[in-house]
Amino acid sequence: MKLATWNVNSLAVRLPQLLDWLAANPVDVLVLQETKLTDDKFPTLEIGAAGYQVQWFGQKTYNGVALLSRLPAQDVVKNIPGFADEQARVIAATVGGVRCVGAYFPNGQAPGSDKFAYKMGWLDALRGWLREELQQHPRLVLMGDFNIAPEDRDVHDPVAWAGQIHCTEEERAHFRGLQELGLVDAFRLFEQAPKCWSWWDYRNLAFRKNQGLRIDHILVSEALRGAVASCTIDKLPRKNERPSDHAPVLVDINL
DNA sequence: ATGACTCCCAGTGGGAGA
Repeated sequence: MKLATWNVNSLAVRLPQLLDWLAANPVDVLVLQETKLTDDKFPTLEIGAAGYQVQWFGQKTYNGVALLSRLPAQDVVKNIPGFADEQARVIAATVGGVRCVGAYFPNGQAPGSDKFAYKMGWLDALRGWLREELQQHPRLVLMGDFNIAPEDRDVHDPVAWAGQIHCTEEERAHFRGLQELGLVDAFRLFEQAPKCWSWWDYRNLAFRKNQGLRIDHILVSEALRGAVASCTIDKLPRKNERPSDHAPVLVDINL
């Protein structure tokens, strides 16, 4: 079973690239973030024609998530149950016996800001919900744009980024909290080249200079850990004209 | 360097992203 996550930064703009990518990478499940579409504008026909069923949960202008799957998606959940949230950030479903959770974690803007406090509260709620979800669904994959660089090796310039948003100790403690639930960073199950990022700033020729962060992740539950065959970041779409600032992350699980 | 780019909604500018 192949699964992937991609922050597309506007599905309206990126739909042609998404369809091209799916044709080249016919994954079983793909979760999207930052669709930036109200639900009435979601391109169900085009995605259906590509051979995917789709669940979607959006809002105007910001955020918005979707889950594409070859097989039917069951027991769909939108956002974190019990956590009142105006922002469309989570979509979860069971596909082929695997609980798939796609999430667009809050950015947080800056430590100490209201948005940072929202990020911390959201992370608390996510962890509480996933603890229960893992008891119900031992085979679970959490994937998305975490907006957290877990370690200094996930940052192109750890000195410049020290204490900055995505790299604070509070955010990294939350990432470890997810790991303490038994979720494993699939990318780090394998030897990886140094300086692998999933996001590069649009400014400053950051992609050309490979100045980025690894903030998009796929975490698998303990029950799946031994079955993970590979986990990679696909930089190719970042070379497109009008690319998303994020690259897709893929995992292959032997099921 | 409080920037740089891209997206959105707006409407010839500004917020948000990361």
